[in-house]
Amino acid sequence: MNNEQTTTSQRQNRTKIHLKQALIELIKEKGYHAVTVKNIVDHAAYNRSTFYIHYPDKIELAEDLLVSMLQGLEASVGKPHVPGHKVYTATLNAPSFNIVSYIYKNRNFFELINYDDTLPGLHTRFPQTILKIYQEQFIFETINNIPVNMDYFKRYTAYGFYGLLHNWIQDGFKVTQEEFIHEVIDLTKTHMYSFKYIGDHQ
Amino acid sequence: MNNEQTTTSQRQNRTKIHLKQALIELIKEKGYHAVTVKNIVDHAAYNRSTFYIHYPDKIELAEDLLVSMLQGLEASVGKPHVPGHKVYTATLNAPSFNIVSYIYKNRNFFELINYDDTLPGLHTRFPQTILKIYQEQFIFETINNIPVNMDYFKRYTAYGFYGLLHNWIQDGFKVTQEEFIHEVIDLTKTHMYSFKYIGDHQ
DNA sequence: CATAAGTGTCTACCAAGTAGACACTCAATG
DNA sequence: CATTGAGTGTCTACTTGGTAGACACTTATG
Repeated sequence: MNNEQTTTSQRQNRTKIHLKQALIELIKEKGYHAVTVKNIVDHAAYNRSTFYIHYPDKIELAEDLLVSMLQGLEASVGKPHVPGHKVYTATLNAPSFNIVSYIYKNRNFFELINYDDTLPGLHTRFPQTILKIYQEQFIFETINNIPVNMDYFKRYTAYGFYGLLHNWIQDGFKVTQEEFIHEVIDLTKTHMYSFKYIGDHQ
Repeated sequence: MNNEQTTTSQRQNRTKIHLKQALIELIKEKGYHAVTVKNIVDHAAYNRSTFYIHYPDKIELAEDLLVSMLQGLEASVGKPHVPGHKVYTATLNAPSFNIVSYIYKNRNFFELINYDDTLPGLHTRFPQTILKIYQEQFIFETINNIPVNMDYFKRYTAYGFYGLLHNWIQDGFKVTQEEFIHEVIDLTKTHMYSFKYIGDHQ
């Protein structure tokens, strides 16, 4: 396979990345709706014509930014995986840690959830993506064949995890990735035990 | 004045900025000495040839990064200024706040002081620049014509301020710019009073 | 000693990025 | 209501920044 195409588009991708980066910063600065195409190209130090080579308008840039980050999140998880810890504690091992480290690596983007007039669709599609990852990429195992509505359980677990993520981001990543993942493990262990011994008391 | 030159070099400046940005991130990741030219261009998504168009080697890139940031710091202060608060509390008003906000805006760069194997010259030339700003851009006034060795006093004030800045950066900017500047004001007020009423007890 | 990885230089090529003009919409302003 | 200004989207022709790839060289590693 020749790498002519990949390296040729390296230049294009680079430009797109810089435009996206500029959009992130400008949303934080003045809110999504106030951002103009001119603002974006000025901030990223490109010509206005260049913008239209890559995107028809601001909406498409925003869409590309959102999709690329959420797809990156999905891709970061890796292949289907059987949790090392047995049972319903699927939140905790390598795949979940991949999610955490991806978010931290791209915290500049995910901080956008702290803003009101922010990237359209972010507040709905970010949690949806977490759920999708749980549904498609995680394999849940039951212990002792305890019957459970697996669809509900995945939702429950996914949104629980999302809540913790959201809080972590909102607080400005005050604890490290490692500390955060350990907090999640502790919480889920508690959940596991209460589920195991007392039954689903919710 | 035509802007042909400025806009033509916009492209060049943009590339240089991205290379510098890549260097910052790579120093944090693996230390200055371990960073190669190849690492830099890969990280910034440029061709290796492109690097040599702009810089003869890694050292020159590092030098350009350091100089541009420290010159930017100097330039951020603005023109000579007589402190609004009277006397030896020259640390506190608009010019000092400019320094603080410049550092915060470029915190990505200034965080490099937290690393051991970091940008050559940073640890010595950063405080020197603060001092230079105090010497060249601040006008100190005495109250009631109290005699004082002005050169010593500027050093004392500049390095005191630098110590606070250093701590603020090292702690990961835990307090906001506004909180930080107010802490500095409080500290300097104390200093002013003790100086004024008790004399230089140090 | 050999293999691998990085350096610095050079050449030829081309497409990404640029300047600038156009007609258009939409708000704000007197 | 007419006017001014700012932003949008499109298009054309140009140029230069960035690319590929080869070269000889230096270090480091096993």
